[in-house]
Amino acid sequence: MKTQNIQQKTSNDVVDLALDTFEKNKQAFIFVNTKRSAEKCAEDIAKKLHSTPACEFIAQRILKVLGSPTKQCKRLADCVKKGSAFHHSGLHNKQREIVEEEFRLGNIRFISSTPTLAAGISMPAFRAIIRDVQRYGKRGMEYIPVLEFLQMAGRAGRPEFDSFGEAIVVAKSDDEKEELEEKYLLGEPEDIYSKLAVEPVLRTYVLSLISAGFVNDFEKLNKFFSETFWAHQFKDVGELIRVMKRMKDLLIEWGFIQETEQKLKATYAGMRVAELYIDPLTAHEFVKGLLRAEEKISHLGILHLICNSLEMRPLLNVTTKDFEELQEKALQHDKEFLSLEPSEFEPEYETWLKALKTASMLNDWCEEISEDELLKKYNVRPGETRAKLNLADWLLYSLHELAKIEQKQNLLSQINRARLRLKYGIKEELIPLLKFRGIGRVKARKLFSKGIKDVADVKKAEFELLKNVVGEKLATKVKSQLGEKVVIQKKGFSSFEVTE
DNA sequence: GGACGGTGAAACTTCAGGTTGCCTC
DNA sequence: GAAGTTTCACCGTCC
Repeated sequence: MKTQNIQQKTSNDVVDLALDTFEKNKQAFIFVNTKRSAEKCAEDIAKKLHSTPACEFIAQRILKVLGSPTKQCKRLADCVKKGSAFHHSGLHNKQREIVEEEFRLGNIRFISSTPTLAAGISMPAFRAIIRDVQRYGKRGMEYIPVLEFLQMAGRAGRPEFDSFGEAIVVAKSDDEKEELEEKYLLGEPEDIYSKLAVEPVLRTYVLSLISAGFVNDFEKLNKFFSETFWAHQFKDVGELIRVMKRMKDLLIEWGFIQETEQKLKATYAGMRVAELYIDPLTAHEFVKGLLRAEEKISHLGILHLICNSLEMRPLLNVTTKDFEELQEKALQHDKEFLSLEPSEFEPEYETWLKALKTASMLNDWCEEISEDELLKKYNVRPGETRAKLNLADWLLYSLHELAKIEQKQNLLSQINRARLRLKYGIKEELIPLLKFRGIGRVKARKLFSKGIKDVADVKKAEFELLKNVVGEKLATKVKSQLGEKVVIQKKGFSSFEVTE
């Protein structure tokens, strides 16, 4: 092993390593264990670098990604100006793309990231600097698996330019240095365990196997699973059969499969659940919620029901500060919840509250709260909001489909409206305006504030007025969607005629 | 004497990531 | 368990 000396210029080892990399005219990834740390680290490095015109331009692009830049956007832009960036799941997709692209082009020299990047595509980093090898887990701080360490280390070195790369782990003491060497440099990677063993996955598989007609009795089901990697690792066939039986019985109890004369068959609901690809338990909870629902259900109630599912996890964390506020909210909206509140002393209570917090966040989004405020209030970053919204959309669709099966016609439109509001992040009052192609949350709000509140108002509105609010092109498009043809004349006068 | 600002230590607070589905006018 | 952030006491300076 070769030894290199890195000049100590600051009190921060990582910054020193970055500066050394910079002097070598190379690029580096820095892996840390939290989003906060990633941002802080990028900032620390940026402080020691100078901005360049190219990077200033990239920073501008980053600021323009969201309608109104959030604190996080500004922070990222400030770092990027100097050629340093951070990268984690909370980043807006577009910003993530920009960061990756500019790193590949060599404009951005450093990316501090959570393990998001570890599994990513090949990028030209000469060094992979691994600052944190521990992460907060169930039992406090835990060492990350060797496999994951190797993933990160493997990011270093680009075959096109470098004949080698450097992976550097930062040890905080001599003792730790030995420990890390032992564990990661000389240690064996862990065995890969089959993920099939997790019950939600198992439930989903069992149902889809039966639904698709691959297996039609318990014996075949067991045979199928005994040939999987899971069974191979598990070895205990007796236990396997017991688990399978439990799954089967649950699915029957929930009404997703039927067993007649030893033959297994999916019910209509079961087939739909399998198609939707949601956890049968989630589907079961949805059905229970739907049956509990009265004539009218509240927006928050719907959101809470979907947030209380396994698919939505990880949910937002309930902090000590939130606790009382959430309890109060639970009390206020007591009648609205479709998944019943567990007793405070049960372990599910915390999850239930987390779901309430997540639902509140989504609800605020539908109340047109800005992303910056969501960050302040819930500590949820734009990228995470998007991820949750996607999930919520899928789950609401599933809920809608289940409501159809359960013949809850009266709830269908409420669920649909919730879905629409969530998708666009709008209050109820804007829904009519979204019927128009090209009109989203921003333009709809603009129209609304000018007194144009629904299709009829748009019909009545003068073209000039529409033009002033949403621009000529869009105004033309909107009018034409109403069957009105707009003839724009060169001199700036426009008229429109109706073609029914 | 009081307003203001800088500094550092102590007290809190919070903690990674990402795949699934449909078509609907 | 530890990094990062907030809070707060303390001190010096200026008016």
